Amino acid sequence: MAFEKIKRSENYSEWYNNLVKDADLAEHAAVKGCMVIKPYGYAIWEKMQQQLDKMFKETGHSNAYFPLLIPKSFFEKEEKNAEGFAKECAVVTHYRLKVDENRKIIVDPDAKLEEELIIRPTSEAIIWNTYKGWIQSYRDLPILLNQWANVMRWEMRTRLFLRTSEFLWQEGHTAHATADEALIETKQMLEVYAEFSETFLGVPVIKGVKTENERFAGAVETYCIEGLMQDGKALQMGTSHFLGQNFAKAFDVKFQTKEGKLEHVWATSWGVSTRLMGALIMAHSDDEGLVLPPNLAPFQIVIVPIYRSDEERMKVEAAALQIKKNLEALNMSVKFDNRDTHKPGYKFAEWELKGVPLRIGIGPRDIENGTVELARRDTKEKQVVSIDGIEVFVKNLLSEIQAAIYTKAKSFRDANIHKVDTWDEFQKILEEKGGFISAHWDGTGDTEEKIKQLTKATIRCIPLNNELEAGKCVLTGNPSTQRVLFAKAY
RNA sequence: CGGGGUGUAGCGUAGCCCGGUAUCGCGUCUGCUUUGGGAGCAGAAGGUCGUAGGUUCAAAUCCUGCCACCCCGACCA
Repeated sequence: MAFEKIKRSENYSEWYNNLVKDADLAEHAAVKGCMVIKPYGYAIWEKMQQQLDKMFKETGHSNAYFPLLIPKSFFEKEEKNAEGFAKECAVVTHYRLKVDENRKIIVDPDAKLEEELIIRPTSEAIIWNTYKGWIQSYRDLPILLNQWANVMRWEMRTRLFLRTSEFLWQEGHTAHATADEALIETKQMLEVYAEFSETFLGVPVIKGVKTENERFAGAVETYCIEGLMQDGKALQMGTSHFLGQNFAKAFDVKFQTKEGKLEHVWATSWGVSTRLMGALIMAHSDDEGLVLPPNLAPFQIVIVPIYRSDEERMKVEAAALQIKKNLEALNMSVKFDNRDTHKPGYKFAEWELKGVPLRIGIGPRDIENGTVELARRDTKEKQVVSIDGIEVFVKNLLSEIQAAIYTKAKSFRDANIHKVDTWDEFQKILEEKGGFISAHWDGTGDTEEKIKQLTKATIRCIPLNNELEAGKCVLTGNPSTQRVLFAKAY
């Protein structure tokens, strides 16, 4: 049979790749490292977008759009930023093609651009060049913008959703009069991301700051949320950067204060991407397929009718449609799968693969008893419930599922944070169990780098509100004031 | 970019060593029977073997170049 599947425990990567394909989320495109997001996958992404967008607006932001192409000279202005991205930029050098003697399409050598254009790997450069023209006085501040866009980073090795050459994201770029205000914005957006991840994706995250080595190129401080996937690897799910005055200085963006002084503007930027799709998939799914939290599922409920004769079919459909209507009246999204080309068993399996949180099966037996069969995707539990009052019952059950998915992921995450005090133990836990390792670190980039060389583990973050605790660096034995989180990461 | 591997129908594959225009499964299409956990039977369509060239009477098979993909490394907010 075609549905022999790779088990999660056998080969996590292959399981993930097959799942993305089988659940109809995305596939590799004909373009190097790029992906096609298919309708079902995109529907989930749209749900994420809607919710995030709402949260951005609630915190005072507006959407805008800036160009895809960035003149090379803009890009060079913030040195660290340019350096950090230089190795993975696609460059536009010509603006025309032509047909040559052999009737082949070639790049017209006469159409060479005087200045090359960079396809944005991130938009700080073009946006700060624009902000320069918008900001003169303290009255022009703050600027609180977000853009939904695609960016391109020419990655050597790609994986669907987790790292593709082109990806979709949102990037917020704000400008402020004071450092304090910018820092508050940075932290606020980190909170927005954390809340989104936990409440909607059902993925618990650890909030923290990056070490200097892992910091965004051009940032003064990078805040992040880190999630843990089911194979014990960490995933950076979102970042919020305090950019200080780096970009304002690079692009010469100054404003006049109330007191009449000229000062550089303070900046933040923050983003999450289609990588969140990867997080969603890896955090909850099982051997049967995707497990979607109700808050993000394109369909929260699927109704599968069961019948033999046409007569039965008509009765069942009428009852099913009535249930659908009642559920929709309470703002639940329902798919009625009345395809006559597949049998119920096939549909059960298919919707499980696609992660629909709740399935309602209804057949002649139910019509007679005034019941339906309810099947939960997350626990696989089935129960027979009365049609009478089913809307409220299902509505509550969906909330319960949302909570259960989060709780399960959180238990897993918490069980996989290991406190470690010796180097032997560090290597052993990393090798055998994975997960986060909470250990002392002497605070130097050298040690961090050495640990990375030796084990492939990196410092994911220094957790916010970290308890201070005197200790010794797990590698060097040098004094340390707090534990940091290490993990192998995607 | 270095090391290894792969490329045959929509998907997964056999054949390659030892040249003779291609195997099987899934899927697709038609018909009948089925429908409460991925249906059964019968029949049919679909490829010219990544690409360019070479050797040969004859190339999926041998040789060379190129391309793509996968794994390992490097790289990766």
